[in-house]
Amino acid sequence: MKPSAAPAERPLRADARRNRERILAAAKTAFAEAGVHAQMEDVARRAGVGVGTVYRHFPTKEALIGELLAEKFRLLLQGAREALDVEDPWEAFAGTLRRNAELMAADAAVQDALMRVEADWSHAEEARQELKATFAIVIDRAKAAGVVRDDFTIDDVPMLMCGLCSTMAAGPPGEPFDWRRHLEFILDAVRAR
Amino acid sequence: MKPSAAPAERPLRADARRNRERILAAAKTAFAEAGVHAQMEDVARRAGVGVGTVYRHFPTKEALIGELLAEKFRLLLQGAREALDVEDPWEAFAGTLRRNAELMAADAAVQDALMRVEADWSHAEEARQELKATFAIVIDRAKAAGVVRDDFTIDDVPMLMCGLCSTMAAGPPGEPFDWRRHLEFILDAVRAR
DNA sequence: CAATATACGGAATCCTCTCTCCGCTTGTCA
DNA sequence: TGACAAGCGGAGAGAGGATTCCGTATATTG
Repeated sequence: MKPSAAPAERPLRADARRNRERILAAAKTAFAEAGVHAQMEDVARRAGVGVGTVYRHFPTKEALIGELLAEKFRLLLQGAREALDVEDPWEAFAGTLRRNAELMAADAAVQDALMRVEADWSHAEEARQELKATFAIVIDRAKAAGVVRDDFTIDDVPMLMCGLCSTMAAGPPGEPFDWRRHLEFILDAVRAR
Repeated sequence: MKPSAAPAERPLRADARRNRERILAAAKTAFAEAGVHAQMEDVARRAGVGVGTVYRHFPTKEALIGELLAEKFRLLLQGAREALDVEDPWEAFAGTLRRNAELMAADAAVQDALMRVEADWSHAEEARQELKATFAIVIDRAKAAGVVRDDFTIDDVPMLMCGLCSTMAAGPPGEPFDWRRHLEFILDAVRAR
C-alpha cells in the first residue's frame, strides 16, 4: 500500500539540516502568532535565512504549514495516548480535551487551518487517523462507564473542537472570548445526565 | 449625544438610488455565497454596473460588508423581538437560537465576519446592542422559569454562536459538519438540569 | 430644451504577497 | 587541499484584487 517513502534520500548537508530546523522553529512561532497570515519573509527573517532557502526546504507555504499541522497532530495524538492510562474514564476523556485544547490555543495557525482549507493536510493525515482511533477508545470507555452520553460519537469531536478553536481566535477586539468556559459548556453537554 | 446624521443630504438621483439597491442586492447574494472572498467585480457584474459605481456608493469593501452585516443583525434582532411574545420560556429561548442560526447559516459572509475582524462593524453596532438587550430579557425569563442554567449569561451567546458559525463553514471538504447537531449540543449544555 | 451637477464605466494603477532564478558560497570527499 | 555538488540569498517576476481616475452619459432644474 505504501511505497518506500524515499528511494535514496542522501543525507542533508550539515548546514542545510541546521537551516531546516531553524526554519521550522521560526515558522512555528511566526504562524503561532499571526496565523496563516504570517508571511514567508517573516519566517525567513526570523530564521536568519533568505526566502529562497525557505523555499528550498518547503516547496510552498501550504506545505510548510502542513508540516506544522502534522507536528501539532502528533502532539494531540500523544495526549490521547496518555489518556489510555488514566483510570477514571471521565477524567481520561475530559482531561484530554482540556489538555489538547490548550495545545490548540497556543497556535493561531492551527486554528486557522482547522477552520479553512488552506493547508496541506496530507502530512497530518496519519496522526489524525491514529488520533481518531485512539480517542475513540477513550470515548468508548467513557460511554461504557456511563459518564458520556450514548449518542456521542468520535465524529462529534472535530466539529466541537472546530467551534471551540474559532472562539479562541475571535471575539470583540481587545476582550477575547473565554474559550475555557466554552469548553466547559461542551463537556457539560457531552456528559451523561 | 447623537449629532444630526447628515447636515443636508440631498436626495440621490433616481438612477443612483436604483443602482444602490441593485448593488446591495447583488452584494447580498455574492457574499452570502462566497463569504468575504467574493470580489468587488463580482458584485458589480451581478448588479449590472461598473466597479466605479460600486465604489461611488460604498467607499470600501469593508464598508459594503459592514452594511450587509448591519442588515443581518436587524434580522436577528427581529427574531429576538418575536421571541418576547412566545409563551413558553424555553421555546422562546431555544426557538430563537434555532431560527437565528438558520439565518446565519444562509450567509457565509456573516460567518466570516463573525470570526475575523475584517468588516466595519460600526453600522451594525446599534442593532447589536439592541439584540443583546432584547435577548437578555428572553434569557432572564428562561432563567426565572428554571429552564436555563443560572450561570448562563447573555455574553455567552456571541461566544457560542461564533463557535457554531465556524462549524457551518468548516468541516472536511465535501462533508460539512452537521451544525444543527452542534446547536443541539449547545442547547443541552445550557438547559438547566 | 439648454445648462449643469450627478453618476457611470472600466481600463489603469497600486499593493501585497508568493514563488522563481541564477550567480555566489560553502560543506564534503578523495 | 582542490574539485564540485549542494546550498544560499534576495532581487524581481507574477498574480490576484482593491481602489482610483477621468472622459462620457444622463437626471434635474429653470
